[in-house]
Amino acid sequence: MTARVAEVLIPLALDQTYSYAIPAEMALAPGDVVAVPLGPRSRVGVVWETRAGGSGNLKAVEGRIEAPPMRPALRKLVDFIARYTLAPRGSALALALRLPGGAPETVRLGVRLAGPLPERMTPARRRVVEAAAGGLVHGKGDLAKLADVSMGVIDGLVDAGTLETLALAAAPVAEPPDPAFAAPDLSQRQRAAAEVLAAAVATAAEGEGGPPPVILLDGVTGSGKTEVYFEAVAECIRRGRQALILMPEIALTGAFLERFAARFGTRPAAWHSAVGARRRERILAGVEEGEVAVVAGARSALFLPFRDLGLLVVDEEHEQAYKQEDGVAYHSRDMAIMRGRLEGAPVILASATPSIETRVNASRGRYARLVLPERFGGRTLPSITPLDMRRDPPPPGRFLSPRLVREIEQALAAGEQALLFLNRRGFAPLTLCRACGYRSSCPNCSAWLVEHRFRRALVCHHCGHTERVPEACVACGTVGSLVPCGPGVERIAEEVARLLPQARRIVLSSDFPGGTERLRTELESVAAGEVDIVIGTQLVAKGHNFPAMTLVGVLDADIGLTSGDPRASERTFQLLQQVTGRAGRGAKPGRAFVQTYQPDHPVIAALVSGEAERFYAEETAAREAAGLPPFGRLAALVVSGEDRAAAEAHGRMLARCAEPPSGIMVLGPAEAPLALIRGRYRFRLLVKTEREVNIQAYLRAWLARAGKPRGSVRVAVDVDPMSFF
DNA sequence: AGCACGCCGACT
DNA sequence: GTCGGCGTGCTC
Repeated sequence: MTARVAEVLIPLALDQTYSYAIPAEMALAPGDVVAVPLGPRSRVGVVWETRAGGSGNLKAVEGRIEAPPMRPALRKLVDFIARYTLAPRGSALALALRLPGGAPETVRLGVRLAGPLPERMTPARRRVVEAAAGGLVHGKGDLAKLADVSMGVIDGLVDAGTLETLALAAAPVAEPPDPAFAAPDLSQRQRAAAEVLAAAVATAAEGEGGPPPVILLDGVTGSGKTEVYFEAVAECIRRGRQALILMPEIALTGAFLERFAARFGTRPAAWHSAVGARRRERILAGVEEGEVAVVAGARSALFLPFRDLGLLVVDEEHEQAYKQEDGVAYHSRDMAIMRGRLEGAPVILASATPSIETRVNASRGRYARLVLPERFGGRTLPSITPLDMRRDPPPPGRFLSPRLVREIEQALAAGEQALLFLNRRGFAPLTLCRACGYRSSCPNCSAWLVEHRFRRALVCHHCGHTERVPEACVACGTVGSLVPCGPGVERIAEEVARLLPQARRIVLSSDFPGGTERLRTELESVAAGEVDIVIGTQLVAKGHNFPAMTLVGVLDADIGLTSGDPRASERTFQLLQQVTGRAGRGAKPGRAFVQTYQPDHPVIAALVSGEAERFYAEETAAREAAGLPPFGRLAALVVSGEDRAAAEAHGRMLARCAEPPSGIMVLGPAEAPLALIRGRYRFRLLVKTEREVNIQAYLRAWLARAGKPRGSVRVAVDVDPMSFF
């Protein structure tokens, strides 16, 4: 008798599969979803492999779950993610398995005219009967709306026997998009790029040409990248395959879905955190069965069980939001590339400001690259003028340079909108005692407390600690001696109110009262021209298109250049490029003014001259010279221990003396982390990496030298270790 | 992820 | 003397 054994992976923090006996009457294959006993209870797992039976004292698989088996490509993706991120395989599985929510099937009810008129007729009832005339089936809610009555009236008529209810077929979750719905109006350059992309999709669909390519679509803001990659999506649909468009959550707006609908006649299936369980379930089923042709989704859409995935697009490839840092730490862009490889699908990375690692991959020929250097429709990029704050300072106590104020006045007079960008929330970043020099700092993390005047509070932006603005200095007790130092967006709003009292202004930052929903409606109202001046943090840098916005003022361009983060320059450059790119996206050309104390800094100089390529080349070279390879670095970081203070001091020391081994940057002497492990500290190991780093091999060697470490090894992708100190 | 075991602080 | 904090380890 040859018993069979199933190796089952369970979506818990377990790296191994567990072996279960397969009952004789049960046929199981890899990918099948099963219930297995684990400890005292039953859990759902996925059969990872089956093999000929071994020893007899294994517990048996309890049963098979009625769910579509997990496809090989998705299982391979799970294995890859686990290996790549050093997460337990079970945790990686959980990413793909927790998608089906198991929401109950709710049936949409319809009603139609079926019986005699009710004995008691009322005006409301009459309207319903009239609206339902003709015997057609109406959705219950639809009919109520049509007759302008409440649902109660409908229910009453059902009870009276005038209407009968019946179940309606669920509306399809996404209509099939029509690749020929609206022929795109493309420039010659755009068309050429679109043809290359479509050809890659076609070649991959035919299974020719080896592994499908990864293509960087590098186009300045307003160059029509979306319209160009839509042509690849169209080709994918024509070939009967499915397409996934990954985007940062914030970019998944109605505006994007409408653009898609304008090209394809219908919206794509949208997958993001705000989509309800019921709808998710249906999208999931549609994706599984191949009926949903195109999904536009945030990073978790990466794990959808596509039947035949023919194209992945990673829009805004450089976005930080693609990084998952808690739980399994992964970068969605990189996992999308791997999924494309596993599915035989090309991957398009679209960005106006590609990340360094993607640029390096492109320049090394690993990725193909298509460049769209100009704005579509003859629009030009905004002119960028530096404002040297040392030469042309604002009056004392103010932050807007005289030139910028004049420019704003002119723009407003012409009926245009202005954006003032300052990447600092609150009123003032520092509160100082004039009497004794005390600086308000956080009791938990020693960061400065930021005054939020609107909330009348001092807030720590690191840990969230909040206290009332004190009347007297907490150190010396002097009353009225505390002065706010430096500007935040609230303070700029105050200055704008004083200088331009007639202008309608709004402050947009992540602590906008009312949360994301209200923020969204406010952004709509800005786009509709109901606001003259937007004063905002990085929140306004991306996403929304404001056609009437012609002027952008960057207030402290130097913020972030000295953060100590190895990516500081790259991030600042991208942010400033995006912000200044907000200007002139409508009919009128845009102007951007950049207030800076360091006009000669490479980031500012490149921004002003528009020489992005040179900046990136220099930045990449500088990073290599400093021993910071484009693909990441490794850092040992002590998070907690019996002597927390000593451990943190050690971590700080490690972070400072950099010493790179091959390909990976170790912050600190290579042996120092081992000392930590051998010592009494509990630790966390943070690995900062992009693609291409074989962390696994590195860590294996590292752990082999270390012996079995006390404490847990945890890997986080591209966590900035500096932010922990 | 749960759940049990185990080792040190403030209480009936 | 115990109750209970959560750190550590185990689940085929």
